[in-house]
Amino acid sequence: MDSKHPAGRLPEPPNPIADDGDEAHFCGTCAFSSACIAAGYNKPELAQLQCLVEHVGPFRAGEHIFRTGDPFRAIFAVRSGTVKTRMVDKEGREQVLGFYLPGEVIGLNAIYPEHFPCDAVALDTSFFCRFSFPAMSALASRIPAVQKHLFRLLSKELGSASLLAGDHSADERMAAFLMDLAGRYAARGFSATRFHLSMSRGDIANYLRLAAETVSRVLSRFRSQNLIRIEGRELELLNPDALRQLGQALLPD
Amino acid sequence: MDSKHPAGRLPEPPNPIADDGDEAHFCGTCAFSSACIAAGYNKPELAQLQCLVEHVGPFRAGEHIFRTGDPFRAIFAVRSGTVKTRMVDKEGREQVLGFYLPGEVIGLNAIYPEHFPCDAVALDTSFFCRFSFPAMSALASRIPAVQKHLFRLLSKELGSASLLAGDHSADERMAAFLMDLAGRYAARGFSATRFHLSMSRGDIANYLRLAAETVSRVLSRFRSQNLIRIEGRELELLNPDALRQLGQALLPD
DNA sequence: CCGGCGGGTTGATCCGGATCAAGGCGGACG
DNA sequence: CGTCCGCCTTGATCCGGATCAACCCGCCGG
Repeated sequence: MDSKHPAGRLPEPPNPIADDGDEAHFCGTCAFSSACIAAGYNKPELAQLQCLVEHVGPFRAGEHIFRTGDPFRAIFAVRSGTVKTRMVDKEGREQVLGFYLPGEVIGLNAIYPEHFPCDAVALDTSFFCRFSFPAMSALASRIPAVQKHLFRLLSKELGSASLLAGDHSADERMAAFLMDLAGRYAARGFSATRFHLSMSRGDIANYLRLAAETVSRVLSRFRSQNLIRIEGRELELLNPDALRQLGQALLPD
Repeated sequence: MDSKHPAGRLPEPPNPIADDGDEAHFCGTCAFSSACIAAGYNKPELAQLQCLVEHVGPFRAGEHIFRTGDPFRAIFAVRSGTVKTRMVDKEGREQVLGFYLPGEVIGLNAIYPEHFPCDAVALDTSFFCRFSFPAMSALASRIPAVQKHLFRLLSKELGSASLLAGDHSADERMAAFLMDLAGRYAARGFSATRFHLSMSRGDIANYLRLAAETVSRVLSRFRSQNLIRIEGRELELLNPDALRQLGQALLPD
């Protein structure tokens, strides 16, 4: 009963183009905002960006944005909500590849194989900007700022992939994970010390290559050391410096 | 005493443009060959590709192609030899990020930070094609095939980064590692069943998040099971199917 | 010639985290 | 209402691979 569909209504309205003057609000947290701004809000190029963007959603928790094997046609920027990407091997074992917050982009790893190599599953009710990739490429050829932006997005993701590379203790990985999330929330203007974990302990464990029990134990220990306050999935970082210290081997710089 | 510098001479000749008709031979195994061909050998665009390529080398085993923190100006395609990329944390611990064979490209993860986030170290005497990245970007804007190629390279590397993601046994990781190398050699026209491991057991161990002793033991076991023949760093795969089977959880498809 | 050294192999021991097990909590639904 | 089920927590036990240790080999430099 709200004019701005708050979530939890309208099972998948087509709603291709954004409907409102909320545009600037949405785009402020978007990974493409700088490209859009570089393209110039008042230039005709913006109209072209508008053409290739499609606002999609809502997806409810558990719904797929795309599935392994789907033909690659577009990349998606998270407008709101949270997503995990994962691969499922033929024995049915899941491997979580990453979590994506508002403003971040999923689907880039599908460019080369031309089919999505993983599933993307909403963890929250989520909305997305869908960017047709052929159109995006064509635009990138004409607007260097857009091309540069795409290169940077790809390269950035390469960097973050090597975050989980090393072999490190459960404590180090957990601390690095929390500080990474904190930094990414902060980069989008959210609180860096209080946030909601949209993913289950099991998903965190899988992502960090730990058992769910270990994640639970480490969080309990962090709590007992007054590093964090945690109730269910509500998290507060009480001593970010100590956590950064703990996770430093895994963290940038 | 050979007209085509065989390696091991001329400490770093400037030699900016390829000097010979061997061009096609070199480029046949290069990651950019398809882009070069797409650009058209006879068109004026090729001249532009020539302008932005610089052949560099030789680098001897242990020498750096680039170092962490160096400003990012170019990406490098391996012409011959092998490279490892690695990060060294402030406690001096090394983390090997990957190995690069002839035809593969290093430096893509530096686009976003604009400085190299890792070292690249030659494992063999190696030669490279150095592509000025600003020039490459400019060319990509004008030639869609080049742009597409860069996108695909970036995306491909994203995919391979998630190879080492999962938590798997030492045997699985080792088998997957060997089959991955085999596939990459095969893709460049080398033998898929007999090749030289340019990296030490320690480097393999570090890359796979194992101890060097474990790598040694697993290889010994594989040998005793007649899966491989190995003498020092010379490797022959005697039963690729069994190895693929072993590593399937980690391998594409 | 020797000694040092990096790399590799193999054996013995240890430990961090996986696994097994039991129980708590809260939400969905008959 | 009670039951079920997914998620989380905590305790007990186990095991794969790390670590420690000893040794070999080839290479380099003196």
